[in-house]
Amino acid sequence: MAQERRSGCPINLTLEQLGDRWSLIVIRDVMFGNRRSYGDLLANNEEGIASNILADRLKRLVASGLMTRSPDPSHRQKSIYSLTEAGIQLVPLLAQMCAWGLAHTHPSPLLSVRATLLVAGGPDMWEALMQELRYLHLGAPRPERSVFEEVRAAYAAAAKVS
Amino acid sequence: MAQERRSGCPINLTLEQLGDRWSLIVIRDVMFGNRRSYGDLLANNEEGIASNILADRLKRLVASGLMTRSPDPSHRQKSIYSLTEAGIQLVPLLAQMCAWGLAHTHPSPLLSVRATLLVAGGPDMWEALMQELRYLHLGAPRPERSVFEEVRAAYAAAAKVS
DNA sequence: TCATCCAGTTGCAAAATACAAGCGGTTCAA
DNA sequence: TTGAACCGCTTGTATTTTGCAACTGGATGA
Repeated sequence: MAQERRSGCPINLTLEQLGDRWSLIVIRDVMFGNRRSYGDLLANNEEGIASNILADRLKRLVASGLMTRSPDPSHRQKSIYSLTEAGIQLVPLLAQMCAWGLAHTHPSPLLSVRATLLVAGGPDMWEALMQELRYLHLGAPRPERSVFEEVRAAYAAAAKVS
Repeated sequence: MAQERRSGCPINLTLEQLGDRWSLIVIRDVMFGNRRSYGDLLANNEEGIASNILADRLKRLVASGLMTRSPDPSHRQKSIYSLTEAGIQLVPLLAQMCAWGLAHTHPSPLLSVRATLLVAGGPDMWEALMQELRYLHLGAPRPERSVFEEVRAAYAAAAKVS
């Protein structure tokens, strides 16, 4: 159970928790897509994640303290997955992944809209997004600025044009 | 050969290239440890990477344009691996991984010294490091500031104390 | 000439991933 | 009250990736 760690390097330890093909995809969907239940994550995932992989990743992310699971009052079988503060603090990392992906891969134009906005917004926007996530996931007071709304508007405008 | 992509999302595309347990470890060693040959990478890797995994990752990183391989004039069997501009631009991503790892894992104190300095230095220091990497890997003119030297000095000081 | 170095490759076992089907409890409408 | 649909998974199986150890064939140096 107490998994051996390969080394004490912070990059390595981050990789040991998040260095696979799916963990950050799940976090991305919870974070940017506000998908909060298993079924929502499974049905609306862009990359077609398999149900057993999703179940495994959710378990691992909860176990390692990046997410929490709480019962959904509207449906006894459902759970609501929320980001913890540690999960929310992945925003800058994901933003850098957006930046690198935009510059060095060939992302689809429509899916690039939100990423471009997030990268252009820089650390100020990332901090505002983190505040908003603390509101949505941790019950913090609602911030004035809504990055979600800014991004939604930009996406809608781009989708209309294309 | 033309591998199917799961989606056009820039985060996903980044993950498809770098989302495994070893690719970024190899890049870290080339980037921060200035390990430039197969043998150097294999013998001095902190995490004990296996020889076949290293060979595979070097091939993939070269194939995907993050590194180049050139012959070593001093030894006909050896090659020198260098970062490309795309590889160098992973500096901010790795810096964010350092930041998250420092805050949310339990890295070893000694290995945290360099990471802490890099995180504290912020984007200015990352840019200086990138300039230095362009000098070391791409033949750009030598910059005045040497982040390598700053980091080396901090590490030596910490190692002496501990 | 011969031991050593060097950059990998090969064979095999174990683990992770992918895909499809199934399962028991819950909800809801008739 | 009953049955269909929904829900969050689990199970079984095939494929792929990883990890480990041993090995190889050429290059180098004494």
